[in-house]
Amino acid sequence: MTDRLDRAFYLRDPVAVARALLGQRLVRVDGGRRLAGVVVETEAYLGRIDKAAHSYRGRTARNASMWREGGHAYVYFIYGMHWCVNVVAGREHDPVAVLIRALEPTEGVDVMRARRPAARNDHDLCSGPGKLCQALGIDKSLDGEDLVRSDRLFFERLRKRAHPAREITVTPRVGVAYAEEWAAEPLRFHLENLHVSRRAGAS
DNA sequence: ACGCGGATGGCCT
DNA sequence: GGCCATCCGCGTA
Repeated sequence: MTDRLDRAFYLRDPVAVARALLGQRLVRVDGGRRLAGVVVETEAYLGRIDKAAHSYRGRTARNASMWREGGHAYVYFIYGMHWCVNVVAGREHDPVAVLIRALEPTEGVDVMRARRPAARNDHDLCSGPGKLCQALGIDKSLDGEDLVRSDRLFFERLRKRAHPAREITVTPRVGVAYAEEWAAEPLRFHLENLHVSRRAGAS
């Protein structure tokens, strides 16, 4: 019997949450079906001090979910065609979050394949933040969702404690070259797993 | 195995 | 008007 990650899990700093989410299961219930995968790659965004964070320049209609209490979803639209999903961390009014960058698919893989015709193999189904949202059917309708209470999107606990540090590879975040001194900060975390995003394989 | 550019649209200045 | 926390396919080797 699997239990869901509870509120206390999320009420921590985003680096701790980003590390602890590795190895946990993300579940999307869509059309009565469970679509799920194990988190293998995350990035932490540190809020008002972090030039790479969407919340750096303050609150807008788009990023308002980042100010909610830890355990809510922040879903945004980017490059005119892709959705990306974040897990809000920390306390209410502290706009810090964790971007989910890759999953190892475990349930509903047939549905994911149908939704991701461009994927040449199962390693490409959820190996990027836009890809996993396409595979799981995550879009604006899930922005602001409470992951502790929702029956559409939530995390199930597979591990009681975070992976030991030696099992987690740490690198700079992807796609934030504009963020000056924050671009090189080691805030991307991944397991050595075939399903991590492509730019991950470089190291 | 790279690298590059096009797709495509909402949001902020 | 310009910028994006991206993805994909095509080009060269």
